[in-house]
Amino acid sequence: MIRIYNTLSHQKEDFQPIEPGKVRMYVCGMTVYDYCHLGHARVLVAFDVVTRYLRHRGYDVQYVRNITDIDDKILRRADENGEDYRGLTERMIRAMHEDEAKLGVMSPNEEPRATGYIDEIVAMIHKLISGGHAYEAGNGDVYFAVDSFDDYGKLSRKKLEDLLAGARVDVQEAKRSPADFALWKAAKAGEVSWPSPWGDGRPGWHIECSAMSTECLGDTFDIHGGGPDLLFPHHENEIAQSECATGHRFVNTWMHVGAIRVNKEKMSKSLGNFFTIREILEKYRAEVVRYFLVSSHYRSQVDYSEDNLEEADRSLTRLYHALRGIVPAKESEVPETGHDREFTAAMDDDFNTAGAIAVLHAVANEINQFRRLGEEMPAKQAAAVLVRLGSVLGILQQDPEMFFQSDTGTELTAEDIEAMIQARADARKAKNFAEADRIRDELAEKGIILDDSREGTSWRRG
RNA sequence: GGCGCGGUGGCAGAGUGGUUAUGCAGCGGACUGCAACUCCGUGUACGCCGGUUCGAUUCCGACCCGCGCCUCCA
Repeated sequence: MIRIYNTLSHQKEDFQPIEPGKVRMYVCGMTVYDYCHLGHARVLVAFDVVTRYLRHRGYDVQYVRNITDIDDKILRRADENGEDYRGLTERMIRAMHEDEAKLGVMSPNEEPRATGYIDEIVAMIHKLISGGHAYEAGNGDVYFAVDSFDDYGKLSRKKLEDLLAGARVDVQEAKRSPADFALWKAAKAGEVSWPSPWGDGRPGWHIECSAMSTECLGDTFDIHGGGPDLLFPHHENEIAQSECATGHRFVNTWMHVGAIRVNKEKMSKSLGNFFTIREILEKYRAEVVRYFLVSSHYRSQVDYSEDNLEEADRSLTRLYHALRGIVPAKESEVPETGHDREFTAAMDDDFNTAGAIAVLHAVANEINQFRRLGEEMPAKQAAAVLVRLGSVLGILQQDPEMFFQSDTGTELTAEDIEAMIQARADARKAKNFAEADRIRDELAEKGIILDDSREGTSWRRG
């Protein structure tokens, strides 16, 4: 039985999908006005792992992750760039797909865009108005009336009176209550807009997710996820809109990932201390970044630092060492092992990837022991288990030689290195160890490490 | 101020009412010409103070400290 921590109930719950064997999941994706940063990477990777694991456990997962391709920030950025907003969003969507592919994130089943669902959005707003949950403000805007929904605040545990007392709530003349939020924004002169019964305009931020998730997955679905800062107001508002519009419970399980921190501060756009995925991938390999993200629990806060990334690199390197020079047995011929069961136990417990990785290291240790004893078949079988479990986390899927020998950052070609290894082997044969060590040191200086074994010498990036 | 989360060995990071997390780093040994890789061994970790209990890092309460949301942000 899989247990998932539900933000709504603040506890782990047994996961029971609405339809047996099928999981409907919606995750709030990107607002595409800039490149993805590490926080996006965490959401992307976390829910990729959730999807992979649920499928591994036999569920048919319908994974929908939206793209917000119209909003204030997009229009402002496009304006700054002097480009059409669609040029900007198309470019950023392409970049996002490149980034996620590098991180080993599988594509969601559907990737709805806000601009593709204007009719559904307008229809939902219309429903809310006729139900008395929303109103035209007279300036062309339409707002959701927060006090029309008794359960408002149930996700974020906020009381309406506290929100109203807070000075930080945007006070706008047109709103009946400061906590009300826009469903439809009237277009300013020259802005891109869509026609609606309330005049030309564009959707508010929250309504698009209500409309798209309902359209793609139905009134009620199993899992809704997103970043930690979406909990309020975004997800709270989605609940209000959807439950008022459909009259049904919106989502059963709410999942939120933990924040990424940099130097003990939350990484955020407003603080300007964020790293884009592209920047990070210039310094670290994508699989190392993924391993770093997966090696702590998705709900915990993680600190981005060079030390932590380098440690992740060494730890992942250990796993690949276990797979190096070995041809794993055919997966189908390797029955479920105790390690599979330990892995499942960890992952069943709210996707405990840290515990799952500990199992991977136990398997690696087992492989190394078998190899040491020359027990080839057991080693190959264990290697198959390691690759099999790694695939659920989206790691250990590349050829170990690729992991060790790609992107070395040296000017040396593989042929150069092989030639030097041969020269060193000759020197060793002649017992000229000074020369042999000189060659090894020279390679080490250029970032190439040699590993000797009975079968010969192999090399890897430092 | 309101709401919520967390404090685990040198570092990262799981977990548990009594028994090994795991990784990185360190130390000792094996392997090696020497290294690297690997294997074996090695650390009286659980913020502080009370309480419950035969026994608490794990449950309860207070306290201290850190963090997040309450505003665009994943």
